[in-house]
Amino acid sequence: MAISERKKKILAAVVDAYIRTAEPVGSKAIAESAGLGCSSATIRNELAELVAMGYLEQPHTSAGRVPTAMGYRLYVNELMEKQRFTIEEGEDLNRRLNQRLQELDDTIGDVSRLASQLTNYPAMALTTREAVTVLRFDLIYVDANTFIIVLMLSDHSARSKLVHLPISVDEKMIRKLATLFNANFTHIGEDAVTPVLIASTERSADDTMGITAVISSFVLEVLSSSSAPVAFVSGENRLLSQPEFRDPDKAHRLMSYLSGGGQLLPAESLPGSNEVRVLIGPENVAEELKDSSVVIASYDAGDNTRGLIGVVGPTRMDYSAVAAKLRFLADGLSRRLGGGEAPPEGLHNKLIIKGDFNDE
Amino acid sequence: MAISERKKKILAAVVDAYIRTAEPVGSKAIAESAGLGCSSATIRNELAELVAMGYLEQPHTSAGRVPTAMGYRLYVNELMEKQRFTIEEGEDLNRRLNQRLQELDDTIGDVSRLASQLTNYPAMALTTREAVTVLRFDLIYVDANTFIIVLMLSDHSARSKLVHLPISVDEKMIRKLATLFNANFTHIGEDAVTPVLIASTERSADDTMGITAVISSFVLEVLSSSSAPVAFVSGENRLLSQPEFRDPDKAHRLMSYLSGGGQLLPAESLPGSNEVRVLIGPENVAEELKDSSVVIASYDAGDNTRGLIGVVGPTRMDYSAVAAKLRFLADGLSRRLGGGEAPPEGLHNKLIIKGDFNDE
DNA sequence: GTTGGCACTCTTATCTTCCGAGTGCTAATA
DNA sequence: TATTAGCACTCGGAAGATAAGAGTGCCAAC
Repeated sequence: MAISERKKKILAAVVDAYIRTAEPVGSKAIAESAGLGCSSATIRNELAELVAMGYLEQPHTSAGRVPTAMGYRLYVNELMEKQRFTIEEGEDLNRRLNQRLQELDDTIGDVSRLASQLTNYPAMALTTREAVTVLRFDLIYVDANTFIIVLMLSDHSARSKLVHLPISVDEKMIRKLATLFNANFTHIGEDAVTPVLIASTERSADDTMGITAVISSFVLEVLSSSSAPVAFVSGENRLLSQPEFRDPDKAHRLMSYLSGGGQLLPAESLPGSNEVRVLIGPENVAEELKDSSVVIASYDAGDNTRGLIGVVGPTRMDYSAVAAKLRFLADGLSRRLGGGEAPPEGLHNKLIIKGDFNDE
Repeated sequence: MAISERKKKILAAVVDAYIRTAEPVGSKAIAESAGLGCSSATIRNELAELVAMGYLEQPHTSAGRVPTAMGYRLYVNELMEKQRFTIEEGEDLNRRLNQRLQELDDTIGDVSRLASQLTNYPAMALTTREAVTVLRFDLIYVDANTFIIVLMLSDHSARSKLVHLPISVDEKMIRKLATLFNANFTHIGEDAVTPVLIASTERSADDTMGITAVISSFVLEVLSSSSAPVAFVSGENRLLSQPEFRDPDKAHRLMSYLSGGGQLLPAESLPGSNEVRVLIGPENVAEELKDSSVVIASYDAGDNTRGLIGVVGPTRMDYSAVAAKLRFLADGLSRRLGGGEAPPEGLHNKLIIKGDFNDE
């Protein structure tokens, strides 16, 4: 059964009103608000049909109507007016966002906080990086007991660590190790850093002091930490301002799920760039999210890193505003973090360079 | 008026029971539980006096008694049995802690999560570092468009950044800049990095490409980020499992305060090493904490860094267990992060070394 | 197809009633 | 003088009763 234009209008009115008030909405209210010139009795007939079709439901006889997940779905797909900010709002948001983005350390913690503040819902951010490799080793000799490991990574970042040794090493040894590591440990993934490789390197270097072990464990640490996706949740407390979470148990359940790092969405439905995905109530796979909704956007954080920002709230969520804000934020982040620095041409071809160190 | 031994026992019994049950405790329950051989009528007389003295109060006539802040204070100071874990508990805790500490990245986020998990209350961790300075600059030349900045800091750590330039520089320039930065920017604090200094360095280096600006802004970033105290709150949701926070508004208020980075304790009352401080209800200065309690321990994170771990809960908090656990955790952290690496002798005298780079 | 009218339903708020835990007091006891 | 048993009293919370109101469904009329 096709859904008539008027039904759509009425459904939209119900959803809008319910999002605003969190109370079941009655025929009279719709007759007054929505600009369709007909009486509440007519609306009632339509409402009854919408219930029969599964878009609405009543908490009990003689209560107003409330949208079902199916109702929200239709609303999100077709009905809601894609919120374009008015010029002033847009400028204001832009200004605020720019200001924040200035200070933003690009840590996902900041991103998630920002999203939460912007939308007033709990937010989760996470980044998934491609596995990185080390492109180049440098070992900087400081003094007989101290040197610095510097790794240049395939994601165009550098990582370093200061190492203090209980015993002395000479510069020769450091130099030799750098050469060996550049030869053996570059362009390989985490799982290629095997005990066998480490042992053989140690032997080649005549390293009896365990320096090889120190360096390779740093390598492992860097490789594994930058490949692991990191998630950060913030603003859980904002849940409590939503009437549907006045029940502390319900709130507690969801908040625990979120802080426990629960996934917001199944891996197969990651939104592409510039896309905002909405999962409504039972559309979520996680049991804990079955009566909440999730809005997710993704952004390009450069260096093969994609970031995800998601927001969780009751199914009665202001989808339009939230989606618009997330898209805005994601765009801003992509602009700021992504396009910025293109990897210089030809870099990859020149990378196998023996590491060296300072010769003061 | 001095407080008799028996009164103390009774008070302790009231607090213990109230901590367990969260319900006002009556004379009968005490007569049965506490091993003092007297009847409930006697207890009633004593209770009445304890109320008069301000250690207890009744929510209303004909209800049991509830400890006042003053009552808790006496309890914490004198009455509660300092919880020493039984051997099994201790070992278990130790094992769990060690396991966690292995994986612990010493980030305060981890510390706070750990504290929260351990105590089942929201926890906040924060570190206050002494201001760091740069001890040594190295600039690693990678290719004409790329170099790596490596800073060795006074807190015995190293920081690095990969810089891509839109235009080419030659190795000479990089070398010159390293020398200049080592001469001008080492051993100085954040506020000594003035625009004047930067401008004069830029002039000395004949740097028309803004490289000086890039390096010095990285220096500023590092100096300011590592001097700023960082706080991290986690486990806010655990509040909701406490019956006193079943009121969502109350819970919301406190949680917002916590996530907003609200201070847990006045700066003047930082606990010393190995000390656990307890602030009960109105003893807190922050309005939002007036009817909650805070337990705080501090640990030595090495490198002139002190860390603080605090836990927030209702005044009806299991002070004994929480204090013991926090002390345990703080000790473990001090051992692991603090004593570990003593700065090598004489390091500070040798530090002014001109930075150099690789000469492949 | 639309509308006004009306009886009906069901929830929510408010008010009563009732029960019992726990007290305070008094008088008896050790 | 300290302790105890006994008892009347208080008060909050639970359970039930009542009233009000919002909203529906349906019917007959337009």
